[in-house]
Amino acid sequence: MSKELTFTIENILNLKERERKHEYPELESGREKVQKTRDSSRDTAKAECTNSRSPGTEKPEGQQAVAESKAPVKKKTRTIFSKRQIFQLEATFDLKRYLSSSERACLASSLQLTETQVKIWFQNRRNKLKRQLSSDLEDKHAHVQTAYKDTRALGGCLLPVPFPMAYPAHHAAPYIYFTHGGACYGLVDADL
Amino acid sequence: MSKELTFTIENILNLKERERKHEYPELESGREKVQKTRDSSRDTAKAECTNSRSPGTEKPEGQQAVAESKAPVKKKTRTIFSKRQIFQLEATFDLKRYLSSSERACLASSLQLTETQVKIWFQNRRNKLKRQLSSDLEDKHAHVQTAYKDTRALGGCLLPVPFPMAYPAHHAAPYIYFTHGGACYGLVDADL
DNA sequence: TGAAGTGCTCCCCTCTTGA
DNA sequence: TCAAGAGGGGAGCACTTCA
Repeated sequence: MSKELTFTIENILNLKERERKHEYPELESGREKVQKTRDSSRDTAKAECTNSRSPGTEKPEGQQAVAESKAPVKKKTRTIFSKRQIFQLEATFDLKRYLSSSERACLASSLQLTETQVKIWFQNRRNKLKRQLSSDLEDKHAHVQTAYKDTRALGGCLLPVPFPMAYPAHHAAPYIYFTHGGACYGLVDADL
Repeated sequence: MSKELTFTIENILNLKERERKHEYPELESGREKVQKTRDSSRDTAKAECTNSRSPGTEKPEGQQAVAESKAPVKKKTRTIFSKRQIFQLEATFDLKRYLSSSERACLASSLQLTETQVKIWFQNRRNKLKRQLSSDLEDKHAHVQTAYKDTRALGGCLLPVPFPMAYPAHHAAPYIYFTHGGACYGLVDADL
């Protein structure tokens, strides 16, 4: 739905994304900015991906996406990120495999990308890493050590667990936070 | 869809849920048991709620849900949790407002409830708390202190943030974990 | 009253597409 | 090659329903 309108309303969509970013800064510590706008933010997200940030003003440096002035041909334009953008994305990926929404927003604005672009980049990057890891394992028919050879592949020293994909955003706590490592926290078993 | 089949296939559905619980215990630390079964686990979850765990063997103590042997009338049966179940749920809720999937699985099995029931209970409980808090504020036209009167309402001393809803499951870290409190971690801003 | 239903959003994953 | 599309799952929230 609304796919034909992608190019015509993308200014609005972009504005909406910018709005969303700064709407409830005080909720940053909890689940951030969820359900605050009941409008079609999902479609927004999908639509904004199609052609990134063309609406004038500061055009992102590294995106040589075709201008596609007004033709409703809807060619699939492929954004090319700049070296600086990629570098920063990779560096962030080295630190963590998943971003919280506030981190994503911050990174996006610092790179002049949309949050969706950052999100998708991380998604694709995770996928790539996974493929690399599995092909590594296949190639060498080796044990887990193979994967450990590349610190970066496993998340580097900053990630507290030796698990390739480490934490999804769902597990990124906004503060120092403690739980019991997936084990059952056998509290309260009182027999009432 | 498949609503008419709820009672006939609920054995299967229940089995599926049990399966799912113990399928990939080794992944407990990361994103737990995600995408491992590509089958209709969502419908499973929905269906299993309709009448909980009737398939013989250990029937949960506290559920006086109508047996409804074979009548396809599909009355909306309302499960009544036992005192012990409610006590433990409340106690857990005191500790944290959101459960990770492993915590949920653990709690569910210890209470002999389905994971969906635990999930929904927490959802409803959060909603109730929210309503209580807002009505408190309305009643007294008071300042935030009102909310602070009830330690429990705010999540008790175990929650590291003074925010009513604290963390959603999405932010429950499986280990000790550190991020920068929603702030921008301004690493890598190299100009390539 | 409260467990469960409905509807919508968001994020994640897998696989695929096409510039 | 890789950003983005498509499709499907999980979880959350608001609001509603009805034993």
